[in-house]
Amino acid sequence: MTTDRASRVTAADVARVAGVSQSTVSLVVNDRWHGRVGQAAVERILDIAERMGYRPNVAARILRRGVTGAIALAVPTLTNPFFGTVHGGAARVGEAHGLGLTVFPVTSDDDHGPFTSPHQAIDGVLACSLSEQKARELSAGLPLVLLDAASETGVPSVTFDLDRGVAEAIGHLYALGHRRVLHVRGDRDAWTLHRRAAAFDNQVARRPGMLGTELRCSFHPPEAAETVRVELARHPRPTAALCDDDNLAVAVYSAAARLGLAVPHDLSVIGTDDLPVAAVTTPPLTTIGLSGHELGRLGMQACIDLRDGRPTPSVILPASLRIRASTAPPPQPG
Amino acid sequence: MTTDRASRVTAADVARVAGVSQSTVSLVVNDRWHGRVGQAAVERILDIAERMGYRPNVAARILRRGVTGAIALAVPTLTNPFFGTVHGGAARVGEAHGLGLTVFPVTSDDDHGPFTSPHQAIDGVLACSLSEQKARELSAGLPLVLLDAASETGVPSVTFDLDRGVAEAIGHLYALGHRRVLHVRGDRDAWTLHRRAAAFDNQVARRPGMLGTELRCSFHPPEAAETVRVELARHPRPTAALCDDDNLAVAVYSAAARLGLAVPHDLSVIGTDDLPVAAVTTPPLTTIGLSGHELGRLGMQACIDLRDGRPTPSVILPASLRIRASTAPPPQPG
DNA sequence: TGAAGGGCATCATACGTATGACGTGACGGA
DNA sequence: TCCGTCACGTCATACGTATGATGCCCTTCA
Repeated sequence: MTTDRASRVTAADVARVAGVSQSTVSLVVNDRWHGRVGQAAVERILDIAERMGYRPNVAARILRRGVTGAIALAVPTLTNPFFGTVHGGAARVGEAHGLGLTVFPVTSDDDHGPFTSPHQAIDGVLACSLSEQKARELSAGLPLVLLDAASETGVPSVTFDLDRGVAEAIGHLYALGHRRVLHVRGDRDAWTLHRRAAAFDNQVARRPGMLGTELRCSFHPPEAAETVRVELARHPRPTAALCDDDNLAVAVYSAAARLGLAVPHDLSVIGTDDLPVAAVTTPPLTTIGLSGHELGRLGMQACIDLRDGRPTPSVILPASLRIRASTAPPPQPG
Repeated sequence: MTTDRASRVTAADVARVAGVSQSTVSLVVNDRWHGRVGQAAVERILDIAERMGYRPNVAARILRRGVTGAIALAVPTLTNPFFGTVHGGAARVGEAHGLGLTVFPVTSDDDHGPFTSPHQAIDGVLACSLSEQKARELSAGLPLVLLDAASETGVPSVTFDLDRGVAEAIGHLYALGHRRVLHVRGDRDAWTLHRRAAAFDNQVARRPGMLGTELRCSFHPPEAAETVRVELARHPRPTAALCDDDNLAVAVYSAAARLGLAVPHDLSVIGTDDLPVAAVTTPPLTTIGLSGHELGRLGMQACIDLRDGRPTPSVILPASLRIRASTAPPPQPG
């Protein structure tokens, strides 16, 4: 009686039982009946629909309406909480506009054929931390907004002021006296990571006596920890590390601990993102704060503007250093 | 020419250009033309479709086919990497069966009206760590599988052997000499958390001289850290803590550090999940390992079986203690 | 009495695809 | 010559919904 197939009871079924036409049912359930259908009928139809467990067929509705009422959020992975916060921000805005938000993890270098992109019907795409090419592929002509990635072809985007964030981080380390710094770089091909690397090089280069090393690391914490451990065992070792995300910073803590190095006494560590966990590491992590929530919020806003044909300027969000306890002057060279 | 509206070029458009009927285009792009359409035509149509940027309209396809080719994974939040691993496992299996997987975070106590559940068209639901009621609501009669939650009404489920996991954890602590243990309980209403609490009580009760305390904590690390800090400041304080997830364990580390307590010397800590981060905390975290990947894998498998009318027995996955370095004998009472 | 209007509901159609049921020529064998 | 077969396609229709264009009946008012 209930669990037959999908949305098996149709508007026509309800209509039959209620003794009205399918049109009338449609009007009623969509609340467009005012002045067209009588009170009594409305109540009867709603009652019967409820009782029969009527659910409008989504596909049919979309087909007819021409819009899906959903936006896709494409992200590189779901194992990083940062993207969860992005989702949160975007979802809230979407909701206020009657738009759903479906998450779509782009697992890796997928070889989707020409006809298999988002298998879900969507009205637009928010592509977070993905290459522009990938994003265009996914969106296939739909309204597209890049998050934490800039476009070379005029696609609207929301980005962070990474140059500023990195500048503050490096400046902070320099002021503390650090000269040999490690950039623990996430191993993925994304605009945001390239940008950070460039900013790191730039900031290090402009400071006399400073020396930077780039170390590519998997985002998988245990692997990263091992990679970093090997690097930290070299001499002379860096006295500070700037990490592309807070999880990597935790991995650096671990690598340091295994070498008997104390944070921040022997090694200063700076993360990126300011995930909730950053506040409860031991010691609490100094990190470049990026608001995923704001990223999602403004991204969704831009996507809606884009859809509605409004001008959609790109936005740059602040990225600034939150100083906690994982940074200190370097150990005495003696 | 391209970015007009959604999937604006239809099969009929392609047909017109190719000088064939819409049916033929449909046959060709779905690879069902063998013996019905000539080589030459096939190649021409594919070429033209590609050139025109034809994308089948998903809604229409679903409407016609009666199935969507997608399963929904409903989770409590996206800010916990565990659910990312569940997604990974489920997605892989789905892919092998031509099924997509869309993630659907159930933000909280949402007040969706009667007609607004998954706004996306789906064929089935995997409900992870949600209440059975919520799950039924979401699935609305579609094939449903509960993950990390057991059913009271015969819904197929995949669960962990939490009793066993908790038993090992408490047994481990008891053997080390701990008598006062804290259960840092996640503050959400889910079967899995109730089950852990019950198992904790049970295991503590059966061990002479052991005393258990339950402490409800937000899953938000900073809040949890504060809650735990207050608790640890009391006398006599517990000598060990069992946490409902690894992030909470990290929060406990932090709380301990703020009180000048060393892990594991002054306080032993056990987590749950065995997230990648557990291996790189300082000290590495002893934790009850739960494979989100397996959970997703078997869940998707069960969902497919259910859909195809095959028998779908519930499964119980192992949950066993991974001993690392966050547990040790309690400090001497002197 | 008749015209106008309001209240209530239906009709018909289109959205784009997939597919079982039909042609339609050409060719070959009897 | 006629029928069967094969190769290549098209026709028509249904999926379930949303909505502009109509229709019908009853009341009101000139």
